[in-house]
Amino acid sequence: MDGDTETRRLKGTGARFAYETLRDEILSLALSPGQLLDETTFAERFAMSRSPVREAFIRLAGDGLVVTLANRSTIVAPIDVQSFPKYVEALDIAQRMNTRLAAELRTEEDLLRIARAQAAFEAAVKGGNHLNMSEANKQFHMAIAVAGRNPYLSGFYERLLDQGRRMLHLHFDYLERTHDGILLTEEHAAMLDAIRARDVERADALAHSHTCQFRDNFLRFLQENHGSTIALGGP
Amino acid sequence: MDGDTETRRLKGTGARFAYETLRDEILSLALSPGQLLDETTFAERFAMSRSPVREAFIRLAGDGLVVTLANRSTIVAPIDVQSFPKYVEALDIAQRMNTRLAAELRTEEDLLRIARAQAAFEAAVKGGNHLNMSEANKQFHMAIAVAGRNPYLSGFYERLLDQGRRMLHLHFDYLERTHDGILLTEEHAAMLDAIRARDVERADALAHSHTCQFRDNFLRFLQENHGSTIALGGP
DNA sequence: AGAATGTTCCGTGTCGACACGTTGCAGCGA
DNA sequence: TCGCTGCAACGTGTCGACACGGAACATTCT
Repeated sequence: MDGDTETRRLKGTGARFAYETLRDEILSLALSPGQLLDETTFAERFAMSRSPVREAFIRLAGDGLVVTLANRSTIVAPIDVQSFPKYVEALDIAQRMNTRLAAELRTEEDLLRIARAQAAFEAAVKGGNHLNMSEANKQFHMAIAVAGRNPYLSGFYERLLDQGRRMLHLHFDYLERTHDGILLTEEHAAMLDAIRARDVERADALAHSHTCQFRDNFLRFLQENHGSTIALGGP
Repeated sequence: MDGDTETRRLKGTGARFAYETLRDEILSLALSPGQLLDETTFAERFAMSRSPVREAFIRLAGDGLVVTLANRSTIVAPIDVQSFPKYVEALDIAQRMNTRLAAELRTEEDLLRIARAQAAFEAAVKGGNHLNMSEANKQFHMAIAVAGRNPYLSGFYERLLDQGRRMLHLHFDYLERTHDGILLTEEHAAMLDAIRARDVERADALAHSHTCQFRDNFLRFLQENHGSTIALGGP
């Protein structure tokens, strides 16, 4: 407890706070793709100086979540529908590779962690909060990636999963109207089974079909919403 | 030519200059792994304030080239020999995937660009400057990756290639004593041939053996220098 | 002598201020 | 009316300064 209305932030937490907050808001589409972000505004909003906000922007740019226009301003990275096939192509590779490795190298402890992440995901689905759901989904897949024991591949995978969270949020409503989330949890359970059984080929196939599932859902969503122009931040 | 002893930098170039300079020095091992980098020192060296230096550090941390110890200082990222197999595993996948895609999707213009990059690499080898050589080698592989038309995969590949440049520099002398660089250029030429012929499987195989070549050379180098403890920045 | 404690120094994290570049608008000329 | 030029406002890039936190050192106690 302290005198200020707002909790006084300890040294070194300002930039982290700005980074994580902005990151969450970008991934959940609270900040829409293409939106202008100016340092001064967010500095005021976070009640801090421009320095930590600026640091957050730089790190987000490194993550590919914002784009910095030199000497002008930075914008939330647009979601380029054109390059969606390329994204899926990369995600498929990353997902399959990490899941294969997990099936091969997983320990009992890994299985426990993955199962816990799966349970957390199911709980998040029941909870209905979209940000929690996409976060839990990412954590499930990252638990698998960690079991794959390759930090380079899991880092790449994590980057793609984060990008994917924005697309997930874009059609969460659609998903809930059509399927009811059960599908995802079932596929997750099947993947965990294959990893537990050390069945590399089955894990690979499941990872692949999981990607296809995501792709098809997203494309169906896009087709249905054809005409109703969604703001994706394109030029 | 201008009045000042040092060229006056235009606005917005300070951070870029610091970033690129530091990056080059890290990749060429002029800054050794584990070395302490303090903002003040480099600010003085570059004749600028701490802000642009700080920005460069943040971006380098995003690239995985430096590690920031909270509230203390940042160090050049150590080269972890332990994780070398994992690195090679990831590099192999990235290299094969990008080269496969290039063989499938390359245009005539891509072939020209790759050939030019190959010529530049040969010139750099003749020149003998290590930094130029590793840079040209990376550019050759990136020219292939660009032909693969997947920015996500080529971005991942680029990151790995940059990491690899440090290891290349570590055993450049060894390479020049044993082989004489000809090997690399021959393998590059073979890869270009396979890509030109749209022979996906041959391109894949060449990419794989190219990775193995690198791995074996580096491991042989490590064995020979066993005992003479090389500073890798480990704890 | 060894360990715990207080102190000093150093570097980062953050701040407010200034200057340059960019952009949009207004005024001028054709 | 349309295009060019000058002006003003806005936001970033950079700067110098201050405060907090950690680390090494000196000091004191057992």
